[in-house]
Amino acid sequence: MKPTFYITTPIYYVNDVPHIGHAYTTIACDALARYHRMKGQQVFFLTGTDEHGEKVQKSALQQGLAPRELADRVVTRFQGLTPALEITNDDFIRTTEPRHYASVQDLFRKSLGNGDIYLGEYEGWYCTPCESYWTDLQLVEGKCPECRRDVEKRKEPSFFFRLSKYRKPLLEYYERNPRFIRPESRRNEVIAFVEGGLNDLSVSRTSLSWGIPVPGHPGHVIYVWYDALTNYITGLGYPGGGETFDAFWPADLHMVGKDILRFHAVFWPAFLMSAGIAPPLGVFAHGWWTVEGQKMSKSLGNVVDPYEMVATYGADAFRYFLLREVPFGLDGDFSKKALVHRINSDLANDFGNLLNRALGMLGKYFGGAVPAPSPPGEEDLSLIALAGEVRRSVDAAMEEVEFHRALAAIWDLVKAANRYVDASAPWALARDASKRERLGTVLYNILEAARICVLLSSPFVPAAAQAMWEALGCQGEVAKAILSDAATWGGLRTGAELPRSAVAFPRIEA
RNA sequence: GGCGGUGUAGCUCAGACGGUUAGAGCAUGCGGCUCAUAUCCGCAGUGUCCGGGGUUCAAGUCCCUGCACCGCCA
Repeated sequence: MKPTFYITTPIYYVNDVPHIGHAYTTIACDALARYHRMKGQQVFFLTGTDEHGEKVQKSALQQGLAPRELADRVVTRFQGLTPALEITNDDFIRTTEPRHYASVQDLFRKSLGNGDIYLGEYEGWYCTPCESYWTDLQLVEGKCPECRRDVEKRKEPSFFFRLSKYRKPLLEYYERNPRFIRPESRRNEVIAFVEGGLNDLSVSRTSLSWGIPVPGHPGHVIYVWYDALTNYITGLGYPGGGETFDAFWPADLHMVGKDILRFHAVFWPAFLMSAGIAPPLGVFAHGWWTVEGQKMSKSLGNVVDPYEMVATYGADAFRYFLLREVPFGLDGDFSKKALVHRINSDLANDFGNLLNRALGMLGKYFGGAVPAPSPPGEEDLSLIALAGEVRRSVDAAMEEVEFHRALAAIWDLVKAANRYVDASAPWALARDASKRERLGTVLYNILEAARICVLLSSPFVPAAAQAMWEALGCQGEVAKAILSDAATWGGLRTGAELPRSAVAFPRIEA
């Protein structure tokens, strides 16, 4: 196992308002980061904001602020996701920070120095009121897609990145690293795109001022993707990063939405190759959410606000739903009905109730003190064996970034434990004094199965898992537990005094 | 228009190398338990496996073709 794990979210455009899409990407990364920590790896998890560009500049102007002042105000709505969603990022990068300027300029200089960045001329359809260039394809009936006014052909000097040169190196990289782009279907799309030939890429503008200056060329500002993508190395301290950079680069996984896969799977590795830096090891493109069957849009007014979801349902439930409802990588539909159903059925009835019914019996029959188990019988052994299998399934699923499968595997154990309760019927054993020892063993096994479920589920439902962990009399933070040790059967402490009830996931009454 | 993918129970989907009565979850119906957040457990289903050809002793599973939907590119 690799000793380190570096995972990133994209940097979010600070001018946007956080919605379910941002929350989804960040939560997915968080679950992976937490899981890898529990595998004992040293994890670096980076998220942040993209704060340059026209839209920020324009909004700032409208509000009579400097762009940086505006960014300082609105960045908090993204930074606030960390506590709200129980996110455990190790750093938060803002592209307006000095460290990022140094990083981007250094990277740029390297490619400028070796001729991969050269001065040329950018030509496009320009909308003066919007101060934006558009391509032929973007125009709507020959007009600006934003304001519908006339556009004019316009040229400006621009630095270009020699992307065309990297067609072959990229294809070879994809070939040698079949797991670089996931899921598989996306990988095929990217390969087809690159095979079709690559055009050099405009990476600077003179018509823009809110951005990082091109070193040595006043008037030129580095354009969007070159600036934005570089955050992934800035976060590790590039260019002076030393130990941190060496330990964590290349990144294990850049998590992205499917709309920005190409920038990460084509542009980014090419920029890095040019500068003599190793490309990342993985890019995963996840799907999009519709809301109540409809496309999410401001005009429809159906944008899902993560803060509101957390306030209404709690971070655990929201996180669980997003990662359980849909095979990761595919699109899904977010609906209140489906969310409430998942909460009540999976979390409250299956999982929460497993612990609660076990605690109830423990309180009633043993005064709340965990009994010592006797050697397991056959029916016990199959539950114990399943716990081991589930742990392996969860690991395989997480390595493949298949959250839904990991959760389904955990629930196999939850359900098996519930069946074990019914099959062994502790309430019947309790009526027969001669079966007291057996009763103790059964209760121990139920609680121990629950403990392993709690442990494995903690990357997904961290707050509830911690509460359940404590209810089981386990010490410390479940998030700090190491699976190789803690997931071994028998970790439940004999003699521990447990509460008579613990409702980790309240039902939601419709 | 080019390339790729998908089409299996009401819904969401599993179904390496073709081989016995096609599966899971949810939803539906019936039954059981009573420790528990009226929770849990069991049983029962239902399917022209998109249409049409073909290969084969044998095809959701391979080949051809048609249709529908989706993705990427142009």
